[in-house]
Amino acid sequence: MAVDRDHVLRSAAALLTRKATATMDEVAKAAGISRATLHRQFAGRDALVRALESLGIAECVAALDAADLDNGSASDAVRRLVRAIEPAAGLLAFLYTENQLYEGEEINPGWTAIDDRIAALFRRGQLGGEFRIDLTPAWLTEALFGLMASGAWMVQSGKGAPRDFHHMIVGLLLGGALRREES
Amino acid sequence: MAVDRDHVLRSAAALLTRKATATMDEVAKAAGISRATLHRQFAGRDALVRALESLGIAECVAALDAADLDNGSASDAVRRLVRAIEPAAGLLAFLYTENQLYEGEEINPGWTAIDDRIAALFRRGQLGGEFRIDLTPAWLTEALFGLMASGAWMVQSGKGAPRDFHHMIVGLLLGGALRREES
DNA sequence: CGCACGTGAGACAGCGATGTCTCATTCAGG
DNA sequence: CCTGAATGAGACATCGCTGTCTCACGTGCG
Repeated sequence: MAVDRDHVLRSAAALLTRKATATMDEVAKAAGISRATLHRQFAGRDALVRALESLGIAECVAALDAADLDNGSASDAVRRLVRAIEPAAGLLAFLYTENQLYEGEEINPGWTAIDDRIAALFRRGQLGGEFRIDLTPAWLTEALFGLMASGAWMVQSGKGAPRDFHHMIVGLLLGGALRREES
Repeated sequence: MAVDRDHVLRSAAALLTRKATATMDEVAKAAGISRATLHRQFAGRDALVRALESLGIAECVAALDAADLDNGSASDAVRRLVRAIEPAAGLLAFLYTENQLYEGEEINPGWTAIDDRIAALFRRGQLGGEFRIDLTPAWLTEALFGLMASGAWMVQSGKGAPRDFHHMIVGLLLGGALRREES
């Protein structure tokens, strides 16, 4: 009766997103297993967080692949990307604030690869005259993650509806708050 | 030789923003005082975080007052607000992720008051036809905090210049990534 | 000078979380 | 039925942080 490792990771992600300081015991209970079994799967808390990081990276890469960023307008590519990455938003929101990963200056190269792909999308939009050029691709990438984290927290706290998540992120990221005459 | 309480708080904010799990000993060393003195000033870690929260609220309120949100266009009011709140961005970024404050469901009423004032600004911009109405004031408020946190982290990590902070936040929040024909 | 106050340094116990262990139980497969 | 693998439950030692204490030192002040 092998433990469903993926289920454990997702339960941990859901719990840690709400309470980043949850103990191993709480994580185990949330996954419906004992602390002993949790330790058999993940050598320690650090290993668990690393596994969550790997899961988050994998989901990001999968979303990037699925979004097909090189085709069509950059705006549509952003919309597809947010749509594809939405299920992982909670996990990413947790990882986004877990700067402990960032501490040991041994950043997982997966993140930089993801950042590069998203930044390349924004750069493509800029070169095509679609996006403004006074905001750097690096900032737009960072802002995308920040907005997704904000959106995820807003949904989790009940202050926003899950169905509005995509429009909130994309609407603000692409269009901003100012009203447009045309559009 | 009374300890400079404000200096201790700002040192703690700067450290905790980078490393949210810093120990009391690290906080004390960062402030240049001993752990004993730190404990004399703040009864415990919880009291320290609460003091930081009060400081953050106070700085937000001061910024809101200084920004004079009710005068002029809503866009200009947002610009003034971000300008005024910028010095406290690092502290706010820390508090924004310290959802432990949010845990005990005893949210400091100061935050809701601040949220209300900022949301009222966005609502004023919507009623005046300046801001789009398909994004709720609550979301715009949340996004403002999220973008400020992202911007603060970007500056702290060296990936962005402090001089660009204001333009990054305001430019994206108001205008979005899409290029405009006019303007 | 002498006193009082605040500080730094260190010792100390307490606590919670961690990581490892053992043992009984359960379940699948031979 | 028997066996083995995996799990749950709990005991256990350990570690790091916390909170409190004591004591010595230095500085400002009367």
